[in-house]
Amino acid sequence: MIIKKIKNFSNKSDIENSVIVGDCFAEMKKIKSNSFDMIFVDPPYYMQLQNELYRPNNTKVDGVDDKWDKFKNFEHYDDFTAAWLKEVKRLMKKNATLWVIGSYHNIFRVGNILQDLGFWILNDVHWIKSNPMPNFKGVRFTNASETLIWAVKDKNAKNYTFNYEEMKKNNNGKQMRNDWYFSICNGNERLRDENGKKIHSTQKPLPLLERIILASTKKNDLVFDPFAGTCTTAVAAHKHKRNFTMIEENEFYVDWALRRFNKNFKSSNLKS
Amino acid sequence: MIIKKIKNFSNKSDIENSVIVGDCFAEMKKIKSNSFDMIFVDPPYYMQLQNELYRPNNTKVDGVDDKWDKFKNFEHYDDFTAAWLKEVKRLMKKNATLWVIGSYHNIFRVGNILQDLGFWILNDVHWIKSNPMPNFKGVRFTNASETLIWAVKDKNAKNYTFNYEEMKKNNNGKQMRNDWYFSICNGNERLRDENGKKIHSTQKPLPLLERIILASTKKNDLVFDPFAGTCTTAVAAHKHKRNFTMIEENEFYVDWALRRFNKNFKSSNLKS
DNA sequence: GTGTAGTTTGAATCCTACG
DNA sequence: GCGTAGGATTCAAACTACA
Repeated sequence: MIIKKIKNFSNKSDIENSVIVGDCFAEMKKIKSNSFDMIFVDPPYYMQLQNELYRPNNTKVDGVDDKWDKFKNFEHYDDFTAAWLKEVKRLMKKNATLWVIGSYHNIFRVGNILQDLGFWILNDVHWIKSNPMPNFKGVRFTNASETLIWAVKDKNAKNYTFNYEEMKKNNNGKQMRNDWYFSICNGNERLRDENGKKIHSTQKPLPLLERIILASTKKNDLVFDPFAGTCTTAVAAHKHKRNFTMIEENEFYVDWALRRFNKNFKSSNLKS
Repeated sequence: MIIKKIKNFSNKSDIENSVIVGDCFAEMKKIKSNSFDMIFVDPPYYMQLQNELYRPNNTKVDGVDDKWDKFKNFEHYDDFTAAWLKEVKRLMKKNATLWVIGSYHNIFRVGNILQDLGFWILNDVHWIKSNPMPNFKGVRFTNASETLIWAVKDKNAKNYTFNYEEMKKNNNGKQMRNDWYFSICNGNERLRDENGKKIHSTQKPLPLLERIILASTKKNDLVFDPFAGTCTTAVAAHKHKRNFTMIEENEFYVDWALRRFNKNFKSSNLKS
């Protein structure tokens, strides 16, 4: 198994088990249609945080203020969303499935646009967090969830992969429901630099990605993630013997993803 | 307490604790702006059921095939949604809140449009069903949830009602989260005719509406529901000493709602 | 090593009254 | 409308320190 970091991607490159460094739109364009069995997308949520927020003990909440989460308005966010959704649709095999994760800030935009583009929703899935951040001011319900949409390219896509029996086995013999319970990504799993600073502000928990992979792909399938970040999707895919292609613009994230592979899979033969 | 059924509503009628029979758009137009403290909407979901569905034992699933859930396409559904959302916004007091319930079929349309209209989302709330219908074919995750959106008219609306402490008290002393666990409406609560046929195909569980009322209204507030059906919203409001105004087109539903009031509140002085 | 207490922190659209 | 001062507000998990 060779995992490659590709810095100047050409459309002739072998993209299996690769992390492509570059702008997702530019890089996606170079990939040929109908390439992937499953696509997972964790796009910017466009959080629109209004003010700084302090906990009751006066410590400041480290909110998401990354440049990549800034948009001018919904119209710009929608254009961005439609652009990657169209490209992603082109890259899906006929019966491939798409997963998108989001919060109430953006998921209605995403869901609306993907329906407009002809995607057919199979499920909405609720990631219910066991340890969410409380609502410190007591002015709303604790926001303890994120939403995933699982969809096929169009209404007529049949024979998409759903490992029903395996899901059932992992759920005490009862069919798996669309409410999923996982902790937020923290502890040993969370990538941090030597000062304890988070490498990525929104790293997803590995068990979440593992369930997605195990539910909707077969062994040796090729999984794609256009906003790969620190490549949790790739780790989950590799762990379960699926292949992957990742795109990530920020090389800093990619280098940490490679470290992560080195640490998690001693036996991997890493080439970077 | 007098509960009225109003058949020919004029804008001079007293609308407190009334059920107005008529088309929701026509009737809403007659109501003056800034009338309501909280609005709950359970619109048609536009389910787009493709085929008839049978259980493993070959009995037929009684799906939602009511005329009121039929739309030509998403564009028509969106027009319809935007129309009632605009009217509802006009009827909300400055710091009133709006609740909308839906499923993955329609909630992305609703959420998108209400954001476009300037509503500011406070929470998405997941009603997690303890007893959902299983996925008989084993081709998707069990669809065990519906989604509610809770919003204010615009970003600057402050001092909306949120009974934080009461919610906390009802949740073992911890702040209430956005994942809510209720059974589907069944048993004694479910309205059925003498043949056991459901009166309304999508009657909501009373405890769900009670939580909504208790969380987001004060005593004597005026609650509005433009698609009232069998008036679960009114029952919850009345039970907790809130006032209500309902609109429902189908007089059959309204008459059952009145029976329901008679049965649930012996002491009410019903006038129909 | 083990157990306990204390600390830190997480995709957050997080106040209100008054002048 | 705006600016500002006053005052009320948190849960679970994982980690650290220390006995």
